[in-house]
Amino acid sequence: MTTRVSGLERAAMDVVWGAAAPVTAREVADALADRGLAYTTWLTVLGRLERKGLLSRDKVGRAHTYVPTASRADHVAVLMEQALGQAEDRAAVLQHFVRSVGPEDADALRRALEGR
Amino acid sequence: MTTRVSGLERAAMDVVWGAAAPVTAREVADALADRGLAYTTWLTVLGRLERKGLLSRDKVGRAHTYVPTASRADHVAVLMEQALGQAEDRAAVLQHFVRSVGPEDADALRRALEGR
DNA sequence: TGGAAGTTCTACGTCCTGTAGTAGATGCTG
DNA sequence: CAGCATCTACTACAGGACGTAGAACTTCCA
Repeated sequence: MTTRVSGLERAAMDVVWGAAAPVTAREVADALADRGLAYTTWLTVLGRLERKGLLSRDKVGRAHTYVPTASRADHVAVLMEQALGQAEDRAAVLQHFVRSVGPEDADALRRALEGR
Repeated sequence: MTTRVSGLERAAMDVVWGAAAPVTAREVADALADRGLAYTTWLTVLGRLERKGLLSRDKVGRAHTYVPTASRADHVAVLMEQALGQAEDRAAVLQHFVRSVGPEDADALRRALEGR
């Protein structure tokens, strides 16, 4: 189940992930107003994200508020695992991966590994 | 440039990656004969993979031979980096990632990190 | 009770993917 | 050299995802 997230969808997710509290469609549309898209476009996008299981929503009065079902860090980590899962030789992939990331990422990996 | 690789395309790439020497379309079609697809279907798939830059080919007599432009390990590592690149907080993602992989992967990561 | 704001449903063009046929090029074989 | 077996190039088409949005229906609030 490799849930695909398209460009507009990612933009919307970024707004939702970036917000502290549940977000309304209006807020998403406003946050991305520079794209010049119609409000209903964002409604469609949010609806598709809900169908894909990346968002869940609650009715609050007339409107809905959207909440991500997973944190962005979680989501991206899952994407990474999915990529890794395509390989036969996982160790080789990890070798390449580690070699390609910057020193800050390498440190982050070390710290993460220390915590077992 | 997030080059997408579809299902059939991945199957073909697996054959190419799994072969020691350059592969012909015929060989790919034969290797995946269980799918019951026409030879020309694989030709199309290989052509698309070439356009996407995942394969390069050489004319050998009447036929062509295909070679991957990157190893599978490299390819998958790039996919992982691309996923990681979507995050704001890379360290958080790596934390989640490390926590989610198995002990063998963790060891592989440690070894890879030792090599600087 | 009449908006203003929100929602649902439907729509449509485009691109990607799965799948393959047809026709043209080319090399082997007798 | 003529044919046949192969191989490639070009074209096609249906279905699904995506970008984009309008029309119509619902529901609060003043």
